[in-house]
Parts: sequence; C-alpha cells; structure tokens
Amino acid sequence: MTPVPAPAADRRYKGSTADERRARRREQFIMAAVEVYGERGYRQATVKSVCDAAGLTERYFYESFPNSEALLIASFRAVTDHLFEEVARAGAASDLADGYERVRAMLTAYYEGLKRSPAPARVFLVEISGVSAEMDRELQNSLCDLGVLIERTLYPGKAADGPSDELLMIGIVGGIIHIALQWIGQGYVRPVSEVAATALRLCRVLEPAAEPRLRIT
Amino acid sequence: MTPVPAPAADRRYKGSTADERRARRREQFIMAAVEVYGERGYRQATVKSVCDAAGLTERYFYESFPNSEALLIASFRAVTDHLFEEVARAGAASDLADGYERVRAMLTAYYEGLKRSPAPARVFLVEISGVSAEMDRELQNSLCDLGVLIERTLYPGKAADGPSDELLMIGIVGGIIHIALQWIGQGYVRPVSEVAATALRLCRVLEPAAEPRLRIT
DNA sequence: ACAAGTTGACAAGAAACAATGTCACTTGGA
DNA sequence: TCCAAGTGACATTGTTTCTTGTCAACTTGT
Repeated sequence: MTPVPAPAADRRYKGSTADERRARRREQFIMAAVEVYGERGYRQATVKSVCDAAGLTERYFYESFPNSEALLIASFRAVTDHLFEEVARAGAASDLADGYERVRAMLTAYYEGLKRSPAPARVFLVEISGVSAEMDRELQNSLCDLGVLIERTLYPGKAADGPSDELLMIGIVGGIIHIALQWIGQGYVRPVSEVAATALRLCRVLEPAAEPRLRIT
Repeated sequence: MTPVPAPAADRRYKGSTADERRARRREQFIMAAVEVYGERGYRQATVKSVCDAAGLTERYFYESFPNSEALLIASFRAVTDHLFEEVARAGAASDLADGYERVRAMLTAYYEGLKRSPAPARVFLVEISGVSAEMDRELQNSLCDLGVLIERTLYPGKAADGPSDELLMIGIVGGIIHIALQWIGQGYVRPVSEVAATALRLCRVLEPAAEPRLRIT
C-alpha cells in the first residue's frame, strides 16, 4: 500500500556494506575468541568476555554464531588452517632433498608457530576434547591431516594405497602434540630445534619395521 | 554446665563407626563419579547426578569433598592407580626375559584395562585437560609415571641417571594415549595385540639414536 | 521406651550465565 | 534537514547449578 521508497538494503555504513560489516564482526569474534580462550580456557570463557574482547555486544554475537560452540569450532578452524598452511609450506621448500629434512622443517615450523602464539596453542591442542561430538571430529580430522602430510612427505610414492597404518600415524601425531604441551608447560625453555629433533625421532617409526625382534608372534 | 553424659563420638551405626561410614560414602562417590563421568562426561555431570548414582545426597557430597573438582581428582587417582598397578604387574612377570616383551605385556595390560572399562577411559585420558591447573598437574604426573615405568623396563640399568629425555618420553606416552583414543573411538575394532604392537613400535624410538641420518646438523 | 546420633528427601537461597529485548545515540543518503 | 538503518550500553528473563538448610523417619546404646 504505502509506496516505500526502496529500502536500500545494501546501504553502506562507515564505508562498508552490510555483508562486509557482518564478515568483519565475525572475524573480530574469532580473533577475540582465540585470545580469550587462550587466556582463560574455553570453559571459563563466557559469551560476554568474548564480546568485550571483540569490542562488540552480545547481539552481534548471536547474529554471527548460533551459540558459543559454533564460535569455538570456527576459531579452531582458523588457527588450525593457518598453522597447517605454514607447516605445508615449510615442507615444500624446494631446497630440501631428503624427506626427513623436509619433515624436520615442517616440525620446526609447527613448533615455531605454537611458540609465536602461545595463547591458543594449549586450548586448541587438547583442552578442546570432549566439548562436543562435532568438535571432537574436527580435532580428529586435523590430527589425521597432519599425519597424512608427514607420511606423504616421507614416502611420496606410497600415496596411492591410502594410509598405511592409521593407528600408528595417530600415535605419532599424538606424540608430537604432547611434546608440544610439555614444552609449552615448561615455558618454552628448550630450543625449537631440539624439540623438533625429538619429534622427528618419533617420526622414524614410520619406517617399515625391518627389525625381526618386532614381529608379532 | 550441664553434665552431658559422654557424647559417644564413635558410636556404631549399621555395624560401622562414623569414620568407616564416611570412608564408605567417599568410595561410593568415587565409584559413582567414574561411572557418571564416563557416561555423560565430566562437564555434563552435575553434582546431583553423581549423588543419585551413588545413592547418597548432596549433603554427604559436601561432607566428603569440598567441590566437584576434588571428586574429579580423587576418581582420576583411583582409576589411574588401579590401571598403573595392573600395568606394572604385567611388566614384572618373571617369565619374560626381553625388555621389549615386558613392555609389550605392559601395553597389552594397559589397553585391555581400557577395554574392560570403556566408560572412564576417554574421560580420564583426555577430556580432563584444562579443567583446572591442579588437574592438569595430576594428568602430567600420571603420564610421566607411565613413561618412567616403560623406560626402566627397557633399560633397567640406566635408572640412576634420571630421565634420559623427558620430552621424548612424554611424546611416546602421548602417542600411546592417542592410539588408545583412536582405537576406542572406532569401537575397539582392532585386537588388543595389534594395538599393543603398534604402541610398541613407538617405544622403539627410545633406543639410542645410532642412525647417522638423524644427527642434528 | 527414650534420647541422641544418623540418614534421606526435599526446599530454598544465591550466583552465574545464555539469550533476547529496550532505548537512546550515531551514521548515511535523499 | 530529516528519517531510517545501524550501533552500543544496558536491562530482563529464564534456566541451571551449587550450596546450605530443614525436618521427619530410622538406628543405636542405655
């Protein structure tokens, strides 16, 4: 009835469209979440504390995420994807011929990444477990991804026939993570090179078990 | 003033003294906690749910524990101590000469213990992390204990000069645990012997690194 | 049988937090 | 200048849980 004069749905505000602003707020929440979760831990972090850190209010929180678990997953993905990319890039450096040296470079990048941003490290490595079934799946996937990346770097030819020993791979990645946790818990005392070397020793078990002593009798 | 006729502080009730009843209630809470935490997870478990499972009321809960975190720690200790003892006993079996076979027996006992009582396994292996600083310390300690036990079994002579490489040991134990988690998450599909063999491969990295390829350059 | 100790069911206060709503203020476009 | 969209501070509601308290029923030693 009343001829409304075109609501101008995508009106700009402070230079951005509605979509851009929404996306930026979402990013703000994710960055704030990484910080707050790292400081207080996810379970101790309230929605309000994240909103305060983001400089936004609860209203926008519930505009961006259905609940705090969704934010947790989103921020986990953000941190993980970023770290994973760094690791992959380090392993792909063209001046490394030996597979083990590639893995060493990857592990170094991994631990350096953790050291560079200590806050999220512990939260997203372990504290996350058991928050929800979906979150557990995310964590498992990220572990598997890292394991596959390492295995393919060591044995690029073997890629075709799937994961050779999933259980062993998970074990190695679990070890890498716990090494990180211990290292972090002691305040990054030991140098990254040493930590990476230790983790690299763990990776050696991926070698085909030629030792006769280890046959299953 | 009023000559009270000796309050009979240790009066018996249903055959037990006050101390005995208190201790029994405490045990009831711990057993109930293991069950409830295993079913619903620690964070989802309320004080009331534990009390209901224990067949006791909240009043006795707060008589036995200052808060739910204390119960968590107590039940963690109970489960861990029990499992640890089983593992140590398996490793001490006198008919095993080889250190690796002893460790295999220990790992088998470990995974069999987890399989026998699946409920507490996942909770006390990982979900615990980040609940509190004290709980984290408990978990770290139990991991260290297991690592030391394994190392001493493999190299009984080396006992004197302390932990040779704490970081590596933690990594191995972390791997053992993650193998367990993956195994459990897939519904105990693979036989215990296979899981233990996989974990045993991980333990091999404790061998002195003679491989020249692994020197730190 | 009686008094005091003991127990279980339940109530109730207090606190924390999720999730939604209100309202005055600011910004952008006509 | 004017109005609607947008924003931020704050209030409100509802739920959940911890924690303490009350009281009737039961048990024990005398």
